[in-house]
Amino acid sequence: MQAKNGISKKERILDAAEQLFARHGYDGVTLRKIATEAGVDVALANYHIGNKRELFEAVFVRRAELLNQYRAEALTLCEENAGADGPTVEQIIEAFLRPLEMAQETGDDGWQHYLALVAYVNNSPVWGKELMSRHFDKLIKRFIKALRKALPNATDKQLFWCYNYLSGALTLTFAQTGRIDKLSRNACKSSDFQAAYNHMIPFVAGGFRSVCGEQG
Amino acid sequence: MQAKNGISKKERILDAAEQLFARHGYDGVTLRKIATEAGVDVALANYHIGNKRELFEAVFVRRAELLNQYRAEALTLCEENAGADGPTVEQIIEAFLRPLEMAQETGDDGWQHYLALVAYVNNSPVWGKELMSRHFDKLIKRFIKALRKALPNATDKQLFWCYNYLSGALTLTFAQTGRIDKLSRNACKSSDFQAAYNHMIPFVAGGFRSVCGEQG
DNA sequence: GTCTATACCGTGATAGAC
DNA sequence: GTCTATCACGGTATAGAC
Repeated sequence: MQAKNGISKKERILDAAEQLFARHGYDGVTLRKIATEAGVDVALANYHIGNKRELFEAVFVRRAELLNQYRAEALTLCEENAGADGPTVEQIIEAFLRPLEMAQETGDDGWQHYLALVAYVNNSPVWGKELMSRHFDKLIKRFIKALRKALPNATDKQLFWCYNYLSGALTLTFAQTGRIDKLSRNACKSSDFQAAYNHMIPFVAGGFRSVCGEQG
Repeated sequence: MQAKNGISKKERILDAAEQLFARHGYDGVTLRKIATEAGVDVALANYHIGNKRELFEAVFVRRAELLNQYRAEALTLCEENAGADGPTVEQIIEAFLRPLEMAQETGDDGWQHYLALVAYVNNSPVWGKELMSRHFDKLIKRFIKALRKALPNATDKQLFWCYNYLSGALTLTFAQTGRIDKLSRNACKSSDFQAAYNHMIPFVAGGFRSVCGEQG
C-alpha cells in the first residue's frame, strides 16, 4: 500500500518507531505513541511486523546491513589503494568512521535517529551484547584484522580494548545529547558531524598507536 | 529507622532503585519493582523521597558529590607533585580515571550499579545534557584547565571534542554490557576493571596528544 | 515520625470481531 | 486493514496502624 507521498504505512511505522526508540529507549515508548506519530491505527504495527519486541528489532535490522555494506566497501577500497603492508591505522579508522558521517550528513533524519538508536543499544546492559554482536561483529572482525596487520606488535587484548573505547566514543557522538555544547559553551556542537569525525579519527588512531606500540 | 543490618529502608529503596534504573533505564522500572526488590511497601518511596522522577534524581545525586571529591583530590595531589609546568597529560587522565577504578573495585556492588547508571544518563538524549552538566561540569572544567596547561597548543574545540571521546569510552566501560567479552572471545572481560583502566589511560592520553599536538 | 494497605484512575499490549 | 473490548499494570494519594 502506498500513501500519496510514496511511503507505505509499514515504513511510516518503522520511521516513527526509530525516532521514538532512539530518544526514549524501548520501555519509554508505547505502540500508541508510535501509531500516533505515524498516523496509523494502533493495531497496524502488530499486523505488519509483530509485537513490540519484534518491532524494535525490525527497526534495528533495517539499516544495519546497509551500514555494514558501506563500511565494508570503504575498507576494501582503502586496502586496494594500500601497498603490500596494508593501510595505516588512520586509513582504517577513516574507513570505519567516514561512512557514518556520510549517513548523518545525507539530511535524512532517519539515519540520525537510527544511529542514536545504536547508541542506546550499544550502551544497554540488556540489549548491547546480543544485538550489537549479532549484527555488527562480523564486519568489526574484518576491521580488527586490518588493524592487527597495521600494528604488528599489538596483542589481541590491546586491540579489543581499544576497539571498545572507539565504540564508546563513537556511540556517545551518535547520541547527540547536546551535553558537549553546554560544557564547551558552544565551542563544540553535537550536531557538527564534520568536527566530530575530523577530531575523532586522529584521536582514535593516536589512541591505538599509543596502546599498541609501533616498535618491536 | 534502622533495620538489623543497619541499613535504613530509605537507603534500601535507593539501592534497589540504583540497580534497577542502571539496568533498565527510567522507563523500564516501576516503583513496584523497586519496592519489591527493597522489601518495602510501594508507597514508601513516595513518603521518603517523592515521585518517581525525584527518586531517580536522588539516586543520581547520592554518589555524585563523593565521586567529585575523590577526583578533585586526585587532581590536586598530582598538581602538587608536579613542577611549575604542571602534570603531564597521562597524569591528569590518570587522576580522572583511577578514582573510578577504585570505586568499582571496592567490591561494593552499589558503585558498579551507580556507574552503569551514569552510563545510561550520559548517553540519554533526554537526561544527558541536563543531569550530567549539573553535577559534573564544574569538576570537569578543572580537568580541562589542567589539560590546557599540559597541551599549550590545543584549542578549546580540540580539548572539548577529546573530552567527549573520553567520556564515551569511559561510560561504555561503565555499562559492562559484556559485548567486548563476546567480540574478543574472552580475550577481554567487561568485569576486568584493571585491564579496562590500564589500557584506557594510554589510549586517551595518546588521543589527546595526537589531536592537540605538542609542538608549536 | 515511620510505615502499610488499599483504592483510584489512567494507560498499555494484545486478541478477536468486523 | 480497522475498531474495540479486555485485562493487567503503573503512579500516586489517602487513611490509618504502630
